[in-house]
Amino acid sequence: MLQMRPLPSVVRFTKILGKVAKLKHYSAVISLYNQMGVSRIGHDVCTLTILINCYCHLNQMGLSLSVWGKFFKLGLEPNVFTFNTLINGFLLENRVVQAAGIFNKMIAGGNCQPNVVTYGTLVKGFCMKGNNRAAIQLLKKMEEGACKPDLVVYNTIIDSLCKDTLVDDALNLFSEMMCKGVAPNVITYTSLIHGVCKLGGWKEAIRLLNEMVSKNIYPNVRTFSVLVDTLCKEGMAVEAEGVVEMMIERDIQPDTVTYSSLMDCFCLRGETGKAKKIFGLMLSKGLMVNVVSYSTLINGYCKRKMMDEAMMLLREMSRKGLVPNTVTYNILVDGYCKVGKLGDAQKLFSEMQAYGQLPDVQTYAILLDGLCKN
DNA sequence: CTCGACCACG
Repeated sequence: MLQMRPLPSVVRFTKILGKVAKLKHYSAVISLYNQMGVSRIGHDVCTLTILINCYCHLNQMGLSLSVWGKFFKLGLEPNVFTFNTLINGFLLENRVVQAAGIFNKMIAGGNCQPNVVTYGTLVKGFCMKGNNRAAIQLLKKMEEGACKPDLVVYNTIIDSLCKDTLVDDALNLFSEMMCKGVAPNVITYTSLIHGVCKLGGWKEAIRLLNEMVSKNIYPNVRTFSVLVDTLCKEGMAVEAEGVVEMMIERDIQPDTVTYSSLMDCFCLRGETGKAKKIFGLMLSKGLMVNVVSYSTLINGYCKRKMMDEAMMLLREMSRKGLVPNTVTYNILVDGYCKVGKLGDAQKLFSEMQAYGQLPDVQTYAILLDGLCKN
């Protein structure tokens, strides 16, 4: 497209950026944008909004704001998408004050009023802060006002309540939502199933599964992964494997998350051999193995005090371009502490910082515990 | 052509 003459319009380029962004390849979008030779092709409100959204998802709010500045330099008017994107970006980084600032700018501006996505984003922000009460308060305001909550807003709160094991509240809200004529979808049911499973409500989970299918809403890979994970955490490895087989029979392909749950299951039972086999299966199926998959397996070896194998995996993931994170290092530091190799633990503690992975409160708790017990 | 909701690791 860059070599075509005349050059395709900015809209045609932006359509592609939008598609790539939808696939969550945010860095790719930025590099494509940079290759566009922006001055010749130009950019419009959509292009810049996509770009802001990519920086938001990469936790680069500084760069998001520099794109935001371009609007004014170019005399472009940010629209409701742009405002919503920025608010979401700040909330993702827990910067509530800045998010509120953008929200106020939006209202003050006059030509761009908050919509259901704006309020839904704020609801999510409250939920992320653990403030379900405020989220529900805002929901009530929406129900009474002109901007009625939609399925996404209800799902956000239902999921948050489930995560806080307030499943009864979630089920009540679920009924309320349906009374108001908002129909649930697979996401609603997956959150609820997750919630009841966490409380050991297997019967209730089966009831919800039957109910959703009776409404022609079908469980997907995420729904099944929740079931697999719950069975695993209950130590029911055989049953978990059974669910995975059921998925394959139904032509729902287990993904990286499904298999990582299963790996964790075997790791917790000390069956690292079986876990490693699943890891190999993932690779042979061409599934992405990511930092979490590696960390899960590393955790398995650490728990069995097999530190050499764990370290080999750490080096292997780095060779593949995967960046071990704080959780990965915490697992390993804990492993070394537990086998009494405090020197190695401290070496990793330095290494993680050298690689820009900052220790968190858990890292220090692990090290303190290790030092005290030795 | 642009925004918000569901699954795995310490």
